[in-house]
Amino acid sequence: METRELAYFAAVAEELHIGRAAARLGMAQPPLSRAIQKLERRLGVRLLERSSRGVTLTPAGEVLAREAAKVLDAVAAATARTRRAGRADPRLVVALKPGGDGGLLPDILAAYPAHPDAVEVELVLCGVAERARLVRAGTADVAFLHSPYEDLTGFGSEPLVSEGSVAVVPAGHPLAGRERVRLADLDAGPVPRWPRDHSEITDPAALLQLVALGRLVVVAPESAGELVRRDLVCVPVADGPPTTVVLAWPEEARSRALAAFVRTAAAVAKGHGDADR
Amino acid sequence: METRELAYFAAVAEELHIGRAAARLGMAQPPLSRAIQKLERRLGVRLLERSSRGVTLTPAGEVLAREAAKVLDAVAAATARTRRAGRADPRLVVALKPGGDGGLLPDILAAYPAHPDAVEVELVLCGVAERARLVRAGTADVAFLHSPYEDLTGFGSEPLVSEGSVAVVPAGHPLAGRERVRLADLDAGPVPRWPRDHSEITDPAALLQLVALGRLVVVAPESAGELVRRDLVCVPVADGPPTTVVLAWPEEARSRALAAFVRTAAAVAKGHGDADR
DNA sequence: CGTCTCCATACCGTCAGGGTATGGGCCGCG
DNA sequence: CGCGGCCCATACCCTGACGGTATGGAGACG
Repeated sequence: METRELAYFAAVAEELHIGRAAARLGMAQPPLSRAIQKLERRLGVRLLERSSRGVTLTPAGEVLAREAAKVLDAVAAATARTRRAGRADPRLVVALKPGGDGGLLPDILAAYPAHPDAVEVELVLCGVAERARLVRAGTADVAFLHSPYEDLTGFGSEPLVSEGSVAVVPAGHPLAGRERVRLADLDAGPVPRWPRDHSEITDPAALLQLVALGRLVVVAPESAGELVRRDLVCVPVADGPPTTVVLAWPEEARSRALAAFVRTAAAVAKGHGDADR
Repeated sequence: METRELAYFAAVAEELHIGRAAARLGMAQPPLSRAIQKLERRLGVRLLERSSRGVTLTPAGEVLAREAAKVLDAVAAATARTRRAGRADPRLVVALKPGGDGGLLPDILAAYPAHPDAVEVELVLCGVAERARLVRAGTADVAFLHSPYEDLTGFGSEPLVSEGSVAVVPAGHPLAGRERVRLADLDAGPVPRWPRDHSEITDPAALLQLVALGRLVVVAPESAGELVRRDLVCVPVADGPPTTVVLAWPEEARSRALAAFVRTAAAVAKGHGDADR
């Protein structure tokens, strides 16, 4: 099975329409039809149920769609990792979202170069959903993720720091002066609470704008509270979900530079934890 | 990058000799040379260091060799899983080595069909190293593995039962009559102890033959002791490593039939544990 | 019942990939 | 020091796989 065929099938499985899939692949419809038929013949399995309204996946087709996605991911990762390994200067690419490092990154970056296996560190700031994807795709070596909000399957990981939650409210909000609040206090008001409600919004600026307008209350990890606008106030949430900042890398990674980074980060986190006590 | 090219590169990376790799691939040397060059051009990276004695891998080549193996595994798994999903009768393929089920399998097989998501179960009896490979390759859906002896990375897993170790010795052995022994007792004798020594031997019959000849002492999980020949004796090892029989499946598996099997197995294991108390 | 939509088939051209022949560098040996 | 052998690269040719265009046929819908 060639990757080209798998990419074809993946497109068809997404579009459920051979013509549209062909257009997306930049090719004509007949060769795509034939390519899928050929796949079916070679596998000895029907993958598509054809009708005059489009196509649907058979159970085997569903399986192949999932497997094909994995293969294509692996191929993309192979390309990216090989390219990066071929660059003259070895680098460690670290993906994080702004404020997503639990405040540890400055100390980590300061301590890391002292390690004998250390290499240049490149930081990639990206959105929430991007980070895990970059690591899976081989574009980044390691990412700061938030457990349990993000899926760690397929990653090796090292928990760094745990922290509580704060509620972000406008400065004039009735709860703004409180020492701490409970989730029930937030829900007593008329305003929806993110991420329970409207979790489809992921842009921080947009979220905070809604908070400033009094249309939303946001519950977020403490460290994210450092980044909010001056017209907003953070109040600790007593029963808020605890969040752990974890370092995550591809499970099979064997790079010494990466291992050194993880160990440095763990040591720095331990130091911070001790200092907090 | 096509899978064909990755297979080519994988062969070259293993042989470190383009001519031999070509022979193994059933093709002539020049097209293989060109295929690798093309890969290098497309990736913009040198993969091989050529000399008149053969080739060696550059660092980028090492990376690609690992990544290519992963891709090829994923492709093989995709083929196997799709083919199996296309078969008329859905089946759950369970891989285990003889005696590797901790004695739970009969009860699991008895209880499983009652579950609404249950399907036919096919058992594949195989060697020690085979089991994990079969699951990774998509030939089996789930395997009984022994933790911590086997690598569970990339697998979802459910621990079933833990058990102690026994030493397997000939009937006439000085320790054969003891109630229990310690590892130090075994090492006091002149005979090497498996798996610490000679762990390259994996065939059970061969191992037991060596035990019978007084050339080896084997430390194994209790349940494996059921299977030894009548001329051998099992003595509990007080400080032997505890072994856990775990059920392992591909992390991303989503089949209902598999989930039902795992849940049934966990329930049966819990029942056994209670009964033991 | 006509028409539209969508997939399959027929037929054709092109180029990628594989084969054979041969060249060129490096090493080892006489 | 020169010769031969080993191994990879280049040159050249050919086949067939893959993609394109044209068209057929089956089901859905008005």
